[in-house]
Amino acid sequence: MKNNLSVLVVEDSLIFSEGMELILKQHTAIKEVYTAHNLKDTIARIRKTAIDIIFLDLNFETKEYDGFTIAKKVKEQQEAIKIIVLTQYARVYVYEKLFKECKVDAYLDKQLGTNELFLALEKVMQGEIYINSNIESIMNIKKWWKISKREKQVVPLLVQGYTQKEVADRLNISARTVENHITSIMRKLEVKNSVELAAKYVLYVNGNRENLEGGLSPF
Amino acid sequence: MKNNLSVLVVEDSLIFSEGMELILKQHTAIKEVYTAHNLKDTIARIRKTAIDIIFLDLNFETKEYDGFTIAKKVKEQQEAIKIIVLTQYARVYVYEKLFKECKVDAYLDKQLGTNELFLALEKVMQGEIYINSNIESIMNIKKWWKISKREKQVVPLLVQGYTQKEVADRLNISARTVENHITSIMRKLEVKNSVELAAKYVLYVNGNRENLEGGLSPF
DNA sequence: TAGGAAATAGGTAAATTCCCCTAAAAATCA
DNA sequence: TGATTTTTAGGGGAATTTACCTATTTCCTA
Repeated sequence: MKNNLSVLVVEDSLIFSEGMELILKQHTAIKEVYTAHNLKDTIARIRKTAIDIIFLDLNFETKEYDGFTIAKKVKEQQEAIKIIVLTQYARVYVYEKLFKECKVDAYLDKQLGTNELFLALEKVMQGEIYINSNIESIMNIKKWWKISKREKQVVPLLVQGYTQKEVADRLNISARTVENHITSIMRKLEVKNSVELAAKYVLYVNGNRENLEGGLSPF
Repeated sequence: MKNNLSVLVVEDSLIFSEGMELILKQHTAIKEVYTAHNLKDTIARIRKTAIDIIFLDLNFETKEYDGFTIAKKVKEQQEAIKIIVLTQYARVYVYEKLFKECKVDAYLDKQLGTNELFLALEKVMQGEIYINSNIESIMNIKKWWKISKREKQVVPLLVQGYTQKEVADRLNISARTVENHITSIMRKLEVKNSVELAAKYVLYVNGNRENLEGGLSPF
């Protein structure tokens, strides 16, 4: 591995970027740590300086762009730059977008230690893809990839508490067709009924944080 | 407001605590910023130094204690110390525990800006309770407070895809009783059916991060 | 200790979901 | 273009959920 890496932290929250900088500087292979707080500064930096790795947040205050936009723009201009995505809210469905569309190299939950941060850095510099998530999560996303376009329209409505008939009315199709879609979805996701489907959907959309926050259980 | 505040950051992640320290030092009313990375250091610090405010994380690597434990211990010993809880995963059900049991003074999601951090600090020093969450979330928690002990046992089973009959078998009660419990829960939570109930439950347990991460929608 | 939930369980009937099929038009893709 | 998948829709029937009821026992709290 190179031992004079130039890294760039792209993150609009000061609290986090200042901390990141201090940590990254402790790694012996890192020569220089730059910071950018928005899209414009990021692009300016990669043009001016030879950057090896970008640590990129997905959340930005502005609605004009987000981490996805930045990742794509960076890879368009300089494909060789490795991108490690850091995100506070590890929602499973973002994986697809990140790896297929944005070509990022690693995905890390911000609730991470210095060790894991450096491990990701080393893996990525060796050309590997790194994800700090459990296998189960990955398996669950793959199930959702099988869900068709129309099926994806049915689920949110069902989960809001609409009956199959009501969903049918909203989509201007037969209740029978909706029933078939739901059956198909349940088979693909390997769930027993609509109730379990609703739970799985919310986990998928909203992220699963089981075993976090001290393993607290609400009931 | 006092203008020579001593604050303590209790947080085991270096990345975050280093950043927090830098930010807090920028506030004119803050005289001194201390850091503690575990329960022992926290208690030692409040005994040695007169602390006004603690910024407390809920997540700790260890399973021996968590933010809740620390908050309780601190308030037991020195009730006057204000506690501002910072958490990465804003799960709604923790509110109850935090405010009723641990007597914390503020609750902030880590995805916050400097402004909000300082606003919370000022509100808390004026003796107010501060929560950076929307009213809807609060209303939704209150609905869950009405759910009885037995009802709380039924919900997780139902959400796992078990039928009312199967839930009844597991709890060794009549299917009819389970049915009554579910009806009661649906009325209390104002949901239309079990499917919507499942969705609400997962949101409640796992936290709602709608409108975060750039308002991305999966479908 | 009296009142009020909570937990228990049932009757009846309607509404809804779920299952196992078939089948054709439309869209997609190789 | 030919093959595959998606979307559409239905028949028939079983299983399940939901809606309104009543009613007893237990438990908790003011």
